[in-house]
Amino acid sequence: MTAMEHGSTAPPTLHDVAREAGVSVATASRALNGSARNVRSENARRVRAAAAKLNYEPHLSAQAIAKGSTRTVALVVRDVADPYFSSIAAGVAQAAEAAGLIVTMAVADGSSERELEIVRTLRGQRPQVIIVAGSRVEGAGTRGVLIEELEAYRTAGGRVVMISQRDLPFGTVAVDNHGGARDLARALLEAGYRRFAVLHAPGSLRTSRERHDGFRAGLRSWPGAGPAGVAEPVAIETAFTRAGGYDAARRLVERGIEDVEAVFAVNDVMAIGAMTAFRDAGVIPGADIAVAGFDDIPSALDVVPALTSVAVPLREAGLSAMRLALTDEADAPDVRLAARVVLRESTPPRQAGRR
Amino acid sequence: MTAMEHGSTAPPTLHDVAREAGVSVATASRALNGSARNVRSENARRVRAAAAKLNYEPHLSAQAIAKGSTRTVALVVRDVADPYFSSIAAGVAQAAEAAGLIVTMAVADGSSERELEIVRTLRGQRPQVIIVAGSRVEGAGTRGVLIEELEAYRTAGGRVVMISQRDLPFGTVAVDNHGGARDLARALLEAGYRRFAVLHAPGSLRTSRERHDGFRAGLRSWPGAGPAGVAEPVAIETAFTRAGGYDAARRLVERGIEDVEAVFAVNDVMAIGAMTAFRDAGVIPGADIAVAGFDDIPSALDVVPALTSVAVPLREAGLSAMRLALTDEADAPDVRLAARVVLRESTPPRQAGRR
DNA sequence: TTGTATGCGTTATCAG
DNA sequence: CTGATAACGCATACAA
Repeated sequence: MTAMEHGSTAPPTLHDVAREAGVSVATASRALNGSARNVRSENARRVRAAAAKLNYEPHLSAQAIAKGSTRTVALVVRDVADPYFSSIAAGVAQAAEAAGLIVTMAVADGSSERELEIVRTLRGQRPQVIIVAGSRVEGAGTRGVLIEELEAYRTAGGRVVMISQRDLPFGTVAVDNHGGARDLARALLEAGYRRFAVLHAPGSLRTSRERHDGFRAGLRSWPGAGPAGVAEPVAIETAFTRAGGYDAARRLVERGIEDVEAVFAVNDVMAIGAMTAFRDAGVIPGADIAVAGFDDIPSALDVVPALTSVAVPLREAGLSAMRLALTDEADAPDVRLAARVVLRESTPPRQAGRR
Repeated sequence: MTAMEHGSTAPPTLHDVAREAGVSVATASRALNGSARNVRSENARRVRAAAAKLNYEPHLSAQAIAKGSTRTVALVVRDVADPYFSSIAAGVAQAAEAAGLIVTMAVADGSSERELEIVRTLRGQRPQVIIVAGSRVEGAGTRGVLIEELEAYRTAGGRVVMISQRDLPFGTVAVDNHGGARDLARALLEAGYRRFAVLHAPGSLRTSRERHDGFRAGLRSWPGAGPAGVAEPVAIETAFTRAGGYDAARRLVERGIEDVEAVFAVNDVMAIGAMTAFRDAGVIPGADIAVAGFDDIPSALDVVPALTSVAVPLREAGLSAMRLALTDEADAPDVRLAARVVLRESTPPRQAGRR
């Protein structure tokens, strides 16, 4: 409301507020952040009024340096543009704001060197928490250094939480890929399917491996499992991408699909690619062959037929990570989030006896 | 409870490094951040060695307070989980990292009160830049206060950039909705379409209005426009959502679609909803009727037939925003990003003469 | 080239 | 309850 009389470009400091209110900086500080209740209400009122009049905002860096601790949480993700990570980021942001924390975000871009560099400079921020989502810890070289770096941060009083990365010596929240795939297998069995193919990625990709294993475990757990009942699914290895799914489905068709009633692709984009490949080959998804994926990305609803999938609680993962970070170090068990099967038109119930 | 001593070591300070290297803090500071070249190479080497040995990282808050400026850019978005904003965030992050800046992110969640609150506390961070993406400035009440707040920040030396918000007194980068829709209209005309319907949102939504207007402008610019050639498109108002698109298409079918060859929905999710509605009504998209959208979301590729759309350079918007923020205040013209038409199977070329 | 001293904005300590 | 004043970790005039 009050226009600046002089083009003063420096933001007001606590000193200015104190002077305006006619008290000392100490009193002003106390009145503002209420570290101690012991300030006369009249003075408190005047300080608050002065702060409002000057449009004062405390200098967070100064507070950090004086208090010896910040109110920030650092989040490093592989790629924010990826819905997978942006959902996680949304969860983290939500929980952080609820806790009155500021979140700083860095994008590792799939490079472990970059990731290491980020964690290093992050330590300079002295955040209360570092959350790493989607770390690529393949290169053993950077892996060791990253762990060291993170551990140094932790011994300095910081909390670190990993998301979807269970084999690191830090608190972890992960999605139950195995259980989700197992449940999917059972749901398909209950829908009447008996003969399956699995489109999976190379075994070095843990996510794919877990889902593949879980699916097979689900099949084996079926009462009628064995030579006479549910057979081991046909396994086709391919890339973890839409193109990979397309190619694998094409190969499956070439091989012959007489003995396959349903196809499980270890993620949705692969499943969607596979559906297109089937259609291109004259095999109608949902009618001639059932298709299921994993992740339950938004597109799963947009394809025809709508894709059966396993919903992964990504936002929840972000929330849990923050929750984990804010609980006492000791009693903070790792979190495993359940994935939920979502049946849609791509896997219609199969009439018993139909062949 | 008393804090337990977990071998919790305080992070090393510049003091520690200096002592380890046997020099003064001043020399250590100079050697590390090279503010002045005047440090004996032998000492510089020893300081760097000491820093490495202690795993020292400068305290960013302390640097900020000493230098009087931070190296951070604050980004406030409506919703990170939304691909629209996460793409923008990715662009901002990329450009920020290239410039050696740290990005802090806050989610406004569609609430202008929350947005205002965020901007307020953001000022406490003393960031070099504040970027606001997807601001909802409808409530005139908070709108004025927000502008004041932002202007206070700017007179304090900060830079503010708005994304997709052209009517605020700050630097802005926006997508050329009008031009994109106009180009789309021309492309459809060139493909042989002459009779159109537009599925749009209420006029209070500027994005919808701009696209609608642009589309009509494109039709009018056609040589054969007029009663004998291209007629004004049928306009159907609905919600800016998938459900809105579905409903509008249903209404269109009820009304009769004999006089409509192509439908333009002002965004992709509406278009996708419309495609489903058409199919449900026995009208095959891409064959019986053409459909086009706007935004070119990833799902546009996943639907059948693939959806013709207008690609919006979201990541580029983020990059441009940072670029704009880092250029001199004076010569920083607003940026308008071109949107690119992408023709796909949902609008196949139409044989001349076919009716 | 190096060290000393001072300041940045805030909180915390410790006398009044 | 309040006000000096000493930290906090770092950068930088100024002096040596």
